[in-house]
Amino acid sequence: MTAARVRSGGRPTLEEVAARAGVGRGTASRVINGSPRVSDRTREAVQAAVDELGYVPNRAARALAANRTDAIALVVPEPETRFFAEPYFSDIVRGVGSAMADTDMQLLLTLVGSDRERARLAQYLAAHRVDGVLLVSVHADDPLPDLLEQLDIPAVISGRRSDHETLPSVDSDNLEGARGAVAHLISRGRRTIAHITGRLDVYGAQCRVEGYRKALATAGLDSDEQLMVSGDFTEEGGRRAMARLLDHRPDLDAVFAGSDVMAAGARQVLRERGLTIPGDVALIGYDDSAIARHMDPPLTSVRQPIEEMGRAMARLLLSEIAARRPGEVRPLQRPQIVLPTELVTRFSS
Amino acid sequence: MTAARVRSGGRPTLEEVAARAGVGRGTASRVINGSPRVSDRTREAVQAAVDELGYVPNRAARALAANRTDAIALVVPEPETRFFAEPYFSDIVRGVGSAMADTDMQLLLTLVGSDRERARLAQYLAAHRVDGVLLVSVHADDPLPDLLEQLDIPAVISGRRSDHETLPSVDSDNLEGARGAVAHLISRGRRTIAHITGRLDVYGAQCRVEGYRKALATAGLDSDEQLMVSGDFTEEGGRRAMARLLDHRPDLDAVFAGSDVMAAGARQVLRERGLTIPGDVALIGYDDSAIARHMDPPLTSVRQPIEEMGRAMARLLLSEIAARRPGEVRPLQRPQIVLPTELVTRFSS
DNA sequence: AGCTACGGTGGGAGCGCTCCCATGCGTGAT
DNA sequence: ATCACGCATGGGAGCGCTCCCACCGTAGCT
Repeated sequence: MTAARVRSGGRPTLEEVAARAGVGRGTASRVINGSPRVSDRTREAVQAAVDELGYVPNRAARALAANRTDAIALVVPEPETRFFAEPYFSDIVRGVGSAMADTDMQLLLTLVGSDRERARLAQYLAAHRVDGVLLVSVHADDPLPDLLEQLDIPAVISGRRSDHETLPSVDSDNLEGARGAVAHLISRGRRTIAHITGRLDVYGAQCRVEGYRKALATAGLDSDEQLMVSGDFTEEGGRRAMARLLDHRPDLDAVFAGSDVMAAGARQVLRERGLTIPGDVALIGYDDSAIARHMDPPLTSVRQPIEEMGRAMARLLLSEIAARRPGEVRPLQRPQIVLPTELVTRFSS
Repeated sequence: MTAARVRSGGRPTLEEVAARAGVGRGTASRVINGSPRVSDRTREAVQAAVDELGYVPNRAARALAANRTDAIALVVPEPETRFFAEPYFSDIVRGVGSAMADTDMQLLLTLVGSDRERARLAQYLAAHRVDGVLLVSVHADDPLPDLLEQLDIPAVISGRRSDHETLPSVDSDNLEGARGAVAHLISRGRRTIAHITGRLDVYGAQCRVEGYRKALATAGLDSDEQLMVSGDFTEEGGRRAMARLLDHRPDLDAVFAGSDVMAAGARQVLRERGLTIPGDVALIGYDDSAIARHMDPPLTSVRQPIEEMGRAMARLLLSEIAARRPGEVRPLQRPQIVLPTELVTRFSS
């Protein structure tokens, strides 16, 4: 039946490519998918036909026949506005995008906000409509990661949820980043260093606390609990925390904030109380966002290699997916990647 | 042959749903696709079977059979770093996402950087692998829009390329936004108002110039060409422009910058020269970005409803796609949408 | 009663691909 | 020269769906 197919006006099919190259459909398919079991002559003939016809495989047909989608989803929890702020979101996307540029995988963007959308996503995943999932900004109690493990869908998470993360993950070295920042303050002669922490149910925030403590301990400095207040990652939280710190420990000479936004809040209070930065109090933030660059004075901050993290996530996921495809023997990458941070020194410290 | 299909361990198929509901495959399909030509009894029976089995249509099969993809692409030109800065990218994505939340359309994110990637995208589009395209941050000389028109692929563009845009578009009212900002300065008693423009090959920047001029004309104020300098949308450009303005017109008492980033550059120069904001010179930016909120003093700025624009783009595209589907008679939306801006007043003005 | 009309329905064909089995041929061992 | 083996190849079957045509039954008409 298929014999007398006329060259339709539409896109060329594999069948047409095969006919033009004078080979069978199966052989053409082999060439296009890079199978080694094809002679060089044949390969060239098919390749020529592909080029002449401008053949592009039909994704849907391929997906249907091979039972895969050649797509991965980047799942973003929407209420998490922090993630949408610079620099996270766009940099992650860029990193992921660059890692996928040479692949013919598609990147699906999935924002999950309401519970209804979460349910939809779960259904989505259960229907195996993507080959893998990139999960960013996950809370410790989010059921999504477990769901993914149950469904046996390859997934990579950004930022570990704890120190015994089960999913493959990419994180930055929060402990070391914080330690370095505080060590820097110490090297500049600061001795009474406070820390405005993020929400401590976030593992990364815990690590930063640890780094802070470690730096103090190394220098043999006081690690008074009154020097540590939570700022909840918000500007208002940073303000409140700073006020409280000054009330309890007016002798402090430096503040390490767990985020630039909190540092901005802290700065306001410092100003209000007539304290100069860095004269009276040195200030360091975390994230190296636009706020840090444009603050007055410009804020020293810890930069995470977000784009690089996105790239690493994508690569990890792709290798994870490839490893599960039949015939592949490519060794799995080490599934827990921790990338180094960098202290960007400006005038606030 | 298909008769004796065993209930496989995998996802249920339409066939299984039909069998369970005691109807034919065609009827089950009709119910799932919301066709009106089904009796209520049957509809309920099928719906019940769907629920019990947890049936989710196989996207690939549907795409293959119906020759559509149920996916749209958000195409982002990568070198355009300005777009990736707050607030554009994330807000557009959120808007688009929210408009698509109730659809079962997928959002594909496509970053095009190098020419190779551009070529790939063109191939992609030629192969009709998406039902429509959302184009953001397009330059006047970008060949992509024309390609899309040629291929007859539904597309919506953000920001008109000129005042006779041919593609459906969503834009904010740059002219009115600028006019309002300058009028605000005038109402505060400013009389010698300069404008640091963006790159004038960007249509939006031209509109802002027009708005600036219009406001001055309305108030019967001087519109000296020396009061207008290009800042190229960069911070350094803003600095240079400000310096030049002060050299030529040291008597100016207000500056309207075409972006917050340029305003930040301008602010630095004003400070360096010992001028106070807003005492000596009032300053207004454009975009209402994080920079504006955290500048010292906080910067009055023109806010564009970016998220709303994203939503509008998605809606426009979806209606465009629906209109081309056979059987649909839904009227097309007006294809040129211009959304109002809002002046966010802070302390710099 | 006999005819048409039409809403509701079942299922064949086919979308374009991958998978896999069967076929044919060349090669080396005997 | 003969046999067995293996590599390159062709093409059938089938992935799960939509489209469409044929069919059935009932209602409304003459």
